[in-house]
Amino acid sequence: MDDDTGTLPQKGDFSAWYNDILWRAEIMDVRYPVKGLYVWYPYGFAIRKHVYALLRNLLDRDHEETLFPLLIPEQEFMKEAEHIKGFEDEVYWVTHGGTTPLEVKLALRPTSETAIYPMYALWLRSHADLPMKYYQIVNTFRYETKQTRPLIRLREITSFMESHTVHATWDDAEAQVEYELALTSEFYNALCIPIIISKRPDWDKFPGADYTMAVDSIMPNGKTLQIGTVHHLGEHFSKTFSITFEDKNGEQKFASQTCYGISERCIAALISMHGDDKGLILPPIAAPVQAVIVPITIGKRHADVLAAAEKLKNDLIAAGFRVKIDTRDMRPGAKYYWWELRGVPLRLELGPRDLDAGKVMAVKRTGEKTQIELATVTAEVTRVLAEITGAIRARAEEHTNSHLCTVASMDALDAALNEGKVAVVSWCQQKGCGDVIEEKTNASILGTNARSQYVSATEGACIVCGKPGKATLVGRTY
RNA sequence: GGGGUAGUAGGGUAGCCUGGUCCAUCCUAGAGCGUUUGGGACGCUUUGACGGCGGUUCGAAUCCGCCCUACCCCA
Repeated sequence: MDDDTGTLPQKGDFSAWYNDILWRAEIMDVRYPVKGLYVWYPYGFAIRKHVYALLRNLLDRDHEETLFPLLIPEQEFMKEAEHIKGFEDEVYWVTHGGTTPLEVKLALRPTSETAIYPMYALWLRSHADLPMKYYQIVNTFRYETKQTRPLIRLREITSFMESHTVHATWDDAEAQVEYELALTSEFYNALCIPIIISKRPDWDKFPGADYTMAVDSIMPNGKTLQIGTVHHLGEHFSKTFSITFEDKNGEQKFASQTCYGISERCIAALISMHGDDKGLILPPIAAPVQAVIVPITIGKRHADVLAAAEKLKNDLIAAGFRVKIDTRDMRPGAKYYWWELRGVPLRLELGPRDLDAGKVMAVKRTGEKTQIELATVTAEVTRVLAEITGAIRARAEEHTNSHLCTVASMDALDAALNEGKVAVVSWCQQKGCGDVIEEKTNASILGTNARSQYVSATEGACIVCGKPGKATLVGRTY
């Protein structure tokens, strides 16, 4: 019997689970016949819509949304040498218009600095124009050579939020980096996804940045997934693209810039962090359907039960919830499994017995059944959804906590990594020692200056050379 | 970057070496009819495929070539 509960692989086999749930829960169809390009199913796209609505709301507090072209002329794209080096192997080029070769090749943006900054140079005149804080949510193209993976490593990133800000001074830009990290923390906290922020080592920073702050989450198998980055660009790009302004003294000055990105990896993290053996578990804030009503229609009570279910739906929708009623000709049990697979946080079962008692059975996706009064149902649903969010967050935090540890030797580091953990070590920040750590453990240095409630930073002797070092995160990455 | 292995209906498989079905097969798959419905219902009827392009051949899922895609392992 229990071997017949469905064919979704166990969450413990994370890779298989992930590949399967994408199509079973109708998030992505991976059968599109081009490598690294995938199709959003309507249900997956609805999840995306709610997640990105949340992101937009946060950004719109003090950014403005814009939209720049997909195509970038070769000469603009080639202006910033360091930047080019970072991307040249990954760029798709448009070389023809119809059958006519183009005189100027056009790059499909792998990221939009070189599309946006020439325009910023035109827009920025005076210190009074600063700061400028704009973002866009677009698709970008990267010719990935490593194995592609839906939502994680794509040749077309379909949902790239990139924010590009301009400031009068380096310090102002630094403050913006901090602000955007706070914004990111708020975003992921709302999605119940625990994060660790750290400063990437120099060899791993964004091409053309002064420094890169990265946001990582720990996946079920212990690998880390980078789900956000904030870069301090200093004056690299403003010098290249002549982004200057006249200050109060009438002098021309180069601006300082930041850029900041979040992609659909946030949805990969959402799915992976919360799901279980039965399927997705969506926090109510991201769920296309927050509560599903399953009418139990038996015998001659069809009409009564359906009418009551309809009223319940309308009451809840009027109260602002996203609710569906499932009247399909299926047995109730089959519907339960169907909605559980899709991660709907709350199921409301309404049958003759409940109706007579003036109650409805509320079943949490996180596993708990309670009866609630129909008379006060909107208040009760509000409370129960909040409890579900709390349970999801607690579980994710427990997972993250239990996958972090502090170690003081290479052997202990190796052991921790092989257990599927992310480790905190002391490192002197010299490239040589960094290489030793990465090569001996077959893992990556995520970064220093860890900021997370899950990491109590320490200083100590470098795990390789013994010189004074800083707390550094080491993990296996996606 | 370097190796493997594979692609057959919505999903899962057999067949391929040794070319020749008018009937491949299983399913939580599609369509239809009926009986059902408080944790994955059942009966009957029925639809549907050999990743793509080219080649060899009287004849190709099967042999050959190129391409595309997927998964796994190792830098």
